[in-house]
Amino acid sequence: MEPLYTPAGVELRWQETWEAEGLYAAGAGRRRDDAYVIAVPPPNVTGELHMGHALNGSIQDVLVRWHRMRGYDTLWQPGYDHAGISTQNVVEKQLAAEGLSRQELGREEFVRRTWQWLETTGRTIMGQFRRLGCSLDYSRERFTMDDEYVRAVLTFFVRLWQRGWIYRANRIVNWCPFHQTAISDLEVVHEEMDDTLSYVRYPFADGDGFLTVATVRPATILADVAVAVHPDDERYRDAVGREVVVPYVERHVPVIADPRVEPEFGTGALKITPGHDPTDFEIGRDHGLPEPMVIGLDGTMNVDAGDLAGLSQAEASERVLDWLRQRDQLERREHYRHAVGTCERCHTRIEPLISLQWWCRMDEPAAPAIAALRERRVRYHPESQHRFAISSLEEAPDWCLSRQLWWGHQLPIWYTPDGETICAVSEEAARAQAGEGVELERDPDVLDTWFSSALWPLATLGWPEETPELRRYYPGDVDSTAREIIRLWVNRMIWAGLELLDDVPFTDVIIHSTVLAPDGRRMSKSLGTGIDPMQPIAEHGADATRYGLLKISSTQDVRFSIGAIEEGRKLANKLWNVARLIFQNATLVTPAVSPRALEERWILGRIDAARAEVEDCWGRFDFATATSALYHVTFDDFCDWYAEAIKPRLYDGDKDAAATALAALERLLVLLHPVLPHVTEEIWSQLPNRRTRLIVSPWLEPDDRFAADVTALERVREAAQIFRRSGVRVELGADEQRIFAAVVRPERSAGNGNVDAELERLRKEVERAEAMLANGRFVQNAPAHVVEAEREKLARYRRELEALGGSERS
RNA sequence: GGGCGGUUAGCUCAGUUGGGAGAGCACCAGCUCGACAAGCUGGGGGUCACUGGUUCGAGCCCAGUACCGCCCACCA
Repeated sequence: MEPLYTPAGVELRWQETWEAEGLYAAGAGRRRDDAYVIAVPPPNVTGELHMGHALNGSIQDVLVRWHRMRGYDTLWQPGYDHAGISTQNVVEKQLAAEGLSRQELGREEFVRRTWQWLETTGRTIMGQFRRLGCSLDYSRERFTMDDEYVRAVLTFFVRLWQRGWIYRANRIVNWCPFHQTAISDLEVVHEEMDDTLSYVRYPFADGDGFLTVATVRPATILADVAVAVHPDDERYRDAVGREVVVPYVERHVPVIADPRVEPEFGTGALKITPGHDPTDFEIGRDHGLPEPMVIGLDGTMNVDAGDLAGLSQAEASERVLDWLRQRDQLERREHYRHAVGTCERCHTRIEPLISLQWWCRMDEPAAPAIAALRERRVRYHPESQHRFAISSLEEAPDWCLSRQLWWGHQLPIWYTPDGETICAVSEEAARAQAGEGVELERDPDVLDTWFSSALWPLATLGWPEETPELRRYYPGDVDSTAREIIRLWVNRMIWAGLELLDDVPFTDVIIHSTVLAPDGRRMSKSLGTGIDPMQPIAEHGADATRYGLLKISSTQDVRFSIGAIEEGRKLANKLWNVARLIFQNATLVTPAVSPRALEERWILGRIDAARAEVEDCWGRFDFATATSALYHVTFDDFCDWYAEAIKPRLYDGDKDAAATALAALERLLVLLHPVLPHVTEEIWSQLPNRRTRLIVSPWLEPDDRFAADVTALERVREAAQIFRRSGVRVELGADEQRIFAAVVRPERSAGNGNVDAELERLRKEVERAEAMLANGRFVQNAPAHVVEAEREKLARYRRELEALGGSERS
């Protein structure tokens, strides 16, 4: 064994071995019948591992490994999301590089190309999860475009159709002119942009005066159908009910009153353009106004824009502004910075426009999910996210399901020549419904990517078939994911599970920390602040990276810190070396828990205490505290105290000490394995009586036999502290003296020799404690255990003072 | 604009019913002995963002202020 632990080779070897031996698979190491199930949030098939994935993988792997060792039948199922827009975007870009468009290729060929691309280039993340040591059951990888999965998606759609929740409607949607599709509100990202606000005069139709309206998009004036003011706005009291003339098109439109107008903004008068603005659309519907559109699906002016047809919006805006200037109807223009909606994939400015789309109602479907959350049948962690999840469901707007894309699940909707709409799981089924010889045309749209994601926990287990997997592993236990997809994904899985199987898909949702760049900004490719997790894995090892990420995962937003990962590497190295010490001195000895000496009983008690603490933390999904506890039990207790204490006996060839040391090391390895799987398995493999791999070895059972000895050793630690600071030796029992001699080595170091400083410190402590206990209000009001603790402290300080030969007052 | 979180040592962060301010890294000093110099031991270093309040006692509870961040959002 080398003195310096080098993770790379060791980690790869174990990753391959574990998977090849089938130890990642569901059922491995199982000793009880309970199942423990986590479905990995399916990453985009086009994506690569980022820091959030790495943290989330570490969290889930700790839980899975812990449960596997506790004997559960664990299923941690991996897979990919087809990522509709995202994937189509990638392939389209590739086509563009070849001078092709998807339209030239045709739908069938485009989809074939996409599959082909996925075969060669996609699906890289699972390899990266393997490198992180994630014990996913890779043999069960699923893809949202697998045949079985597609069937599940269509079945789900038909089910919602039968419930009467799906409808088709002309509504305003977020239209991406680049992708030529509707996208949901949640796929729109707002970006700050510089813009110009134009103040435009709308003359009253009766020729008497005008209203001034502020707009950032003069081209949309052509589609104005009204001007609205706030009902309580005194300035416009007389204007309501009159008509104004829309510039350029010179159409007469009414002035209406609506509370959604913000009197403080601009002039307090809002032009109403239902075809191109979401707020205006709502106002228009409520007032029964027409909904003309002058911007087409490609973002340019359409045929209804008259002589401006075919122009870009910018050109059209200039023409409108010229028209206004000539007639002195352009009051002024001012710089204006505001947030503009853009497509999250291509960052093209979103065009709000009206189009015919398929929708799913959310009010009724969401109700059981809201109830489940209220009743805590599903719990979000932390609690603040639980409240957020409930309010998100309560406020959920109807879901726009259709996308005008080619990559995805095509809607199971067919139209007959006489206008009938048929919803069925397959063309055969649709044909059966339509009757003999009726021509059917399938709706070309595909479903929103998140529609299939909502089914992840069930469809990966074979739903809608009654598979053995579904029976055994549904409902699952935990979902761990990022904050921003609570609404997109987690809430929808809950309602889909309740709708289809009448049960929640999991009981706990972990919303993990967001890992920010070291400077506190978000990690993003565009900002150049991203850090590839494969980098610290290569440099410090997967164990160290897991440890570091878990250690910093305490708050909502954490800054990435390489220092935490380096600490993990230090820990792995320390463990490696202490194992080397024990192995070198324990040849031909088998592990046995037969502690005779105090330090042996102590370390066994300490490891058990750490086990209890760590289990408590993991049970509460507090990974940062658990990590810290593991560090201290390994470094401080096992290495710096226990190993030092037994060294002399090991060197003397004491077989009992060696046997117990091996046993204690074994127990420590078990405890550390979920966080540091590789280095622990590597050391484990060198233990003399190893029967199984550590990954499937039994977890530690509670063992309170040595609990009392944990406190007994504290006396030696106290004595060591006093000696090191002052050079004075405190009276100790025989066993304690032996440990003291081994750990402190008084013959080599005389301590700092600063008796006076130590006396001073202790006198201050005594004074403080005496003052507290002399305070009648403290003694009366403080809880009894606090007062008692104070008395004990006073007694201890007096004892230590006496041991140093000092009195309370100098 | 709304929601959530943060502000504690030079840096990154703990601090669990309110009861003597902590860890890791960095720094200084000593050890440098047959696991490990990626080691051991000790040490210096903090108005716990600010202002008020409750309390015998506040980093912790309450009210407010100021910064920072994340998420969400249809003020043209």
